[in-house]
Amino acid sequence: MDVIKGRISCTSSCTSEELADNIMEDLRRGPWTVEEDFKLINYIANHGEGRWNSLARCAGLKRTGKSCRLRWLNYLRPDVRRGNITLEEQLMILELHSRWGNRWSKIAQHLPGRTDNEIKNYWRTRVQKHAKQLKCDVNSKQFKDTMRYLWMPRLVERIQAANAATTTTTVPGGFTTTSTTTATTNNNMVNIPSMANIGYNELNATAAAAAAQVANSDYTPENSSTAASSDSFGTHVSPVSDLTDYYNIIPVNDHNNNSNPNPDYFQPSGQLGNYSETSLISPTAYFNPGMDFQSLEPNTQLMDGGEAILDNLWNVEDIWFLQQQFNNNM
DNA sequence: AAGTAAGCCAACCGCAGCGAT
DNA sequence: TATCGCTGCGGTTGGCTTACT
Repeated sequence: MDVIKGRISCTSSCTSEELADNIMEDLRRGPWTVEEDFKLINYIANHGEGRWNSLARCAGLKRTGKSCRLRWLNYLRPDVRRGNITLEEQLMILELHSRWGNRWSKIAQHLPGRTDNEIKNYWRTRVQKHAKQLKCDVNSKQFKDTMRYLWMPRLVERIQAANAATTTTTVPGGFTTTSTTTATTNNNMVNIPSMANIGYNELNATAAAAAAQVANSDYTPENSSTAASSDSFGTHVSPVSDLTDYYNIIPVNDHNNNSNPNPDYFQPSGQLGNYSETSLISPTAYFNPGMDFQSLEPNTQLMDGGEAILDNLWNVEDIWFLQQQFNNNM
């Protein structure tokens, strides 16, 4: 599908160089074609990235430098990680967002292979959906407490359960040290500390430690340090629960879990999303032969059900109860 | 089967910061 | 110091897919 719009109407933010480009030639917009991807990949393979405006010209792409940069960073870069957000990544996102807010690029730095755009989209579509369900602002203290005292412990439980189900070695040696330092935090809060300062691979240990705390301690929201949280969630946090059995009341959009509604060309099946024209092979696969993104997933088990699990972290009772609490607090 | 709503995500837009001149 | 060009970031949108009625 070739989408060539007319000359871009330049706004005040247009630089003079962009303006000149736009006047001199028609710039392409919209979805990238396979040919464009190849041009960009080949050029970067030979010359490296950077200087995007001149790169776009030299590569023979009728795109803005910005567009090329975005395409490369968000899609074509060989280390871009495709597929659903894992439980560990969800936990990481929740934690880091609670710390930094909408600093997507900063958050993405701690999620190898994930782009800021992907994380941003995840947040807007998944997390904000739940805020909407609760009729509260995603930045409100209530919602943040909900994340910290309800979602995150449940995510941790799921991670621990999944790890236990697969292999004990998925929890690295850091478990013992990390668990002793993090699982016994003051106030028995479920505290996922310093994720920003630990490596991605260490997250399992931290998560497991927190999970161990949830499972073994007398953690309840009542004895947490936040009064609001104890008011809100006092009777509804089940320290040890079978989430699969218990939190499956809410209908879940299955299409979001097991199949990509917008299948892209990285799938081994070779299904095309935007690229119905020519090739069944990922440009990145050409660029990086032998790369199999699915096989790169560290924990496929978590991937497949990850979003469903996140959704299942809520049930009708939770939402109703929280809504009541929020209303009372207003 | 058809129409509508909702979810999802790639791509675009506008702005700010930074370095070079 | 001011200006320009480039880059990167966060917000937003458009279009496709799927679910629902």
